[in-house]
This record gives sequence, C-alpha cells and structure tokens, in this order.
Amino acid sequence: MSIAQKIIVILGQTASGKSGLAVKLAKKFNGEIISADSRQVYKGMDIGTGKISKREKQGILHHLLDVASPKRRFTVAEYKKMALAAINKIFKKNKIPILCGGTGFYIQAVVDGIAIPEVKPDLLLRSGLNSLNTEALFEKIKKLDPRRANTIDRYNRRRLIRAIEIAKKIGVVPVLQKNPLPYPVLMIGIKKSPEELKKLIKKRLLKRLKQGMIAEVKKLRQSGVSWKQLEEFGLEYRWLARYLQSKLTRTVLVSLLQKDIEHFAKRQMTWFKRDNRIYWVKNYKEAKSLAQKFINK
RNA sequence: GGGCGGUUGGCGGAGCAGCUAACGCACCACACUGUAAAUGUGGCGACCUCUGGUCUUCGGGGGUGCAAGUCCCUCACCGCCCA
Repeated sequence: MSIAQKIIVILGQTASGKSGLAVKLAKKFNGEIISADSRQVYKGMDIGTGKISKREKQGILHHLLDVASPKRRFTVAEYKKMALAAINKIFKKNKIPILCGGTGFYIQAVVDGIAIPEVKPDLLLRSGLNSLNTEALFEKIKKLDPRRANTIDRYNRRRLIRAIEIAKKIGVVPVLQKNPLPYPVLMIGIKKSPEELKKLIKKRLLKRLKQGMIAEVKKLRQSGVSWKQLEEFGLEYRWLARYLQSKLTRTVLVSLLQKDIEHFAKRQMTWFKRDNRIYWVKNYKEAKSLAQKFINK
C-alpha cells in the first residue's frame, strides 16, 4: 500500500547539527535525504563543506551530493529541477523525502516552487555589462523593465546584471511566480543560542583543519579550480585560498574564517526568521514528535 | 630633570581652524526572480511628540578667534631619546 506523500524539511544555521538529525529522522520514518546545500553539490569539496561521510549516512540514501564539478557553475535552477526529480523518485519507493540543508534560497525554490526565468547565464553579456558602473546598470534596467527596476536593489550589481540579462532575452523580468509543492511540508529548524553556535563553529573548524582541509583546497587548485572560483565559493574555500597565496598567516586565517562563518550563520538566520512555517526545535526528541504528528495526520 | 612625539566613538585610525568628525573592524538590523557559503543595503554619542527635531562630543582645565579635535597656556597620562 502507498503512504500519503509528505515532505519534511530540516534546516538551520551552519554547524547546528542538521545532517545528524536528518539521518535519525530518516531511519525512524523510512526516509531518504535530499541535501539542500549549495556547496555540497560539488565533487571534491568534502571537508570544507562538512559533507556527511559514508559512515555517518548509516545506510540512508543521500541525494544531490557530488552532482557537479567545481569547475563549472551550479545554479538554483538546476538544483530545483534535480530536487524535484529526487522527490518523485523517493515517493515512488513509498519513502519520505527529507530535504536537509542550510541554503535558504534552495529550500525556498523547491518548497515554494519559485519560477526562475528560463534564461541561462550569458557570460559574454555579463562581462560586457560588468564594465559599466552601477548607476548605468540601473538606468539600463529602468529603461528595459521599469517594473523590475522599481523593486530591485539598485546598488546590487550582480542582481542588476542578471535582471538586464533576463530583460534582454525575454523582454521583461517576469513577476515572481510561485508554484508550491502539492504535498504537505513540515519545516523543522534547529535552534541554537549564539554562544553555543560559536562554540560549535570553532570546534568544527579546528576539526576540519586537522582532517586535511588545506590539502583539499590545494587539490582543487591542482585540478584546475581557479583562485577566483575558490574566492567565490566563500568561507573555508575563500579564506584557505588566501592563505595558500600567502596573503595571511595561519593564526589570522583561523580568526577571520571563524568570524566569517559566524557572520554567515547570522545571514542564514535572517533568511529563516521571516518564514513562519518553521517549527524551531532544540533536539531530536522534539523533532521526532513533530514529525510523528505530521505523518499521522 | 631635559628634549621630542602622542592622547579622537567598543577597537584601529583620518581630520590639524570654517558646512553632517572620513574610513576600516566589531556590533545591530535588513534585502534576496539561474553565482545565494555568493551579492548587496541601512544603523552604530544621548534624548524626544522619531520619514523629523533637540542637545552633547575629540584626555582635564583655561585662553585667543566671528568660528577650535584643529592655535596658545597649563595639568595629567603614555611612548621614545638624552641625563
């Protein structure tokens, strides 16, 4: 017999313990996990992203890990497609998909079904636009699409360039469309106090260094990933790239990276805070009871 | 004891007579339409009837000037050099 199709989402700040919680829930409720992490999709980026090990998976199937080369650019649009495919696949096995990760935008793209304009990045156009100053970019989108110009952040070059890219291709940037998943979704967030989270981040950072995170970044470099790309990946990859280029000492590396991760965690929270569908829990027990009720409903 | 340099917001640090004391860090808040661990924005002396207004501030005190972190005197403290 087939069970009702429902989805559980596990989210939270970096280092809050999402992966472990998701595995426990998956074991308990016969689930499979879909990673919602914009960096764990890349092959060869394991230690720095905190990718779950085979042992830690405890036999639970994980989707959307290692699905892209770090030499090319992965995007939300691809993520969304792949995640939806994974969800269907899991449903066919009569199992429950558990979307787990800290990339709020990716989670939202899937859960709310944000319609991302079907315009692929045009690198040539982008590099051309990049030579314009920010004001000029804003004027350009204002002329092409006044509606979008009205809502866009006029100081954010990256957004301006993308908006122009879309407008040039299909006329205007479409009004934001949402096609939410047609299944009940339970969103569980892991709540940690700022002090506790800082400690967890610190501990994990030192552990990663010990595990050979520096060598991992060196290896990525050797395989052809540019400094610029590493910089763009952010956090451990960004700071380690700077370290490997002798731009800072090891001590400075650790303190600045720690701070940067803390800042990132705050930004994640800013994103999650505004979503009032999220149930915030302290531990597995609370999560389990929520999930139990959700599934029985 | 003598000489020189310094003392600016939580920290670093500009300004050296004239509009709102730059900037960076930290901190707080926020945004997010194919880079989202990315990218961007605002606030950060106090108070209020808070899309604006009032007052205060550059180690202390005094002075000169229409106007003083900015010049002068003096005291305190810190640093370096000479005794």
